[in-house]
Amino acid sequence: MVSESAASLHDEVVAFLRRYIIEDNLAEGERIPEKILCEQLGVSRTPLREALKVLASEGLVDLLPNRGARVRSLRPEDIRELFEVLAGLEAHAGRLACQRITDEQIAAVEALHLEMYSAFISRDMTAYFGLNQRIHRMILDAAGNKALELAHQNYASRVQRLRFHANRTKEWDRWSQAMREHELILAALVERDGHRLAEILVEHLMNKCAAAMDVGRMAGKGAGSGM
Amino acid sequence: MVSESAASLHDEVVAFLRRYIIEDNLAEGERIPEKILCEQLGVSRTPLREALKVLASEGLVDLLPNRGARVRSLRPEDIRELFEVLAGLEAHAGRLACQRITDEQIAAVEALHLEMYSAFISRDMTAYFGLNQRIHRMILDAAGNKALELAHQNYASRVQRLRFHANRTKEWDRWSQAMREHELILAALVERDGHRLAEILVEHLMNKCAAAMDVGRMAGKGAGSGM
DNA sequence: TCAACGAAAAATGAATGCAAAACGGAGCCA
DNA sequence: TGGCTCCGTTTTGCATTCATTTTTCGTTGA
Repeated sequence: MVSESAASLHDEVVAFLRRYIIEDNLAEGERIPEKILCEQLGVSRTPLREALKVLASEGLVDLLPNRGARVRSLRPEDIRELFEVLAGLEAHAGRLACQRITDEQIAAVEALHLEMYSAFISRDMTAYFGLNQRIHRMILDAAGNKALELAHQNYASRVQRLRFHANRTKEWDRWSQAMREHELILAALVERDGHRLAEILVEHLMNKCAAAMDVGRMAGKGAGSGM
Repeated sequence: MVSESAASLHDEVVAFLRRYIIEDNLAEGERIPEKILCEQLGVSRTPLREALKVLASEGLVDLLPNRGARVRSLRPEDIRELFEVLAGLEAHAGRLACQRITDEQIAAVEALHLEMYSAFISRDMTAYFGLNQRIHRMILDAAGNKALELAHQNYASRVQRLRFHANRTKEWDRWSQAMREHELILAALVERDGHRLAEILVEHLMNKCAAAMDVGRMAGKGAGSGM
């Protein structure tokens, strides 16, 4: 095991495997023999199997009876469904955020937005990507609902693998479109227009979805940016 | 073990325990010794422990390190958060349903709605309750998104215990209000007005939430209906 | 040649065993 | 009486073991 926190072995294995899968280190659909993973992680089969059950219930892996675990493969249909769930969660987060966000928080989002804009201008994709995530997380945070945050994280992690899969090739069109959408997001937030924000967030996410589906189709050939 | 399907022991235990907890057969916050449950279910500790980990990841139980499992206790704050998540999911389901629902499905909902109305008129709470659930499930179904349906089920099950807890005392005011809300729901659905439907569903659910919070406060003394 | 069969090997599902941590209560002291 | 410590018991976390199923692969026979 790599990490050595105070958490139980089980939790460490879950955290490690979740990250490992999200970061696309395991081939989708390929069988994952327990023995191999046990040796790699240095734990016995018991905590590993517990972890796999949990990940299966999270939807990250499939657990076929007597035939082991494999990374759940996402058909385009599944990807659409996951993004729709995410859109629903994020839209509601936006609505709640507009009711609850403080002026300070709005100022913080604005600051991040400007920073992201310069990253966009200077074509710094990595910085852009990170700032983008921070903005969305900040909206979630402003919604003041830990359960909602957790649910969002959960579903986000299930599609995140697709973005890792894509080698972050920059599709200029999609990127500038995403930037425009972010302008609208900020505007709605500043006006505390919950319905409008929800609407934009859904559209923003479903556009991401389209990009991710491209990735799914091209199977790692490097199309789609997932911004 | 009660059930004897072809599923693995693990899955049976998960299903049984989930239902057992949702139906409020275990005191909230009370320690659940593994040994007792094992004997009751007739399984060894391994599948039981796997099941508990899964239920913990679903948020139904708390798993304190070295101190066993207990049914997660919901503070009013938690209840609000869960209902908000549900509201977000159901609102988006409503939006999608308006885009995708067929005329036949609308007719089916209308039929159920009328049936529910007569249950309401004749004060048949049990019938009303069942029809109410069927209508909401039908909207979820019309959204055409299995993942969304699953997420909804998941979060619904986490608060369902509260309704079981309430002895279904009929609060006439809340009941007639819920019936009025259902009129609006149907109207929005017929007009396929997604935004309006989403709005009503959120309000409908947050009213349910208020009722559930009453239940939480009165701790089973029988207030709140959870309609 | 190749499809079908079958036994050996390997993987999974579940039970048991063992060490460490938490619980509980008797005894002790203020 | 009330609170503390200490020690035996119970419970939990994890490793190991056993039973069953699946997979592999060599063999056979058409």
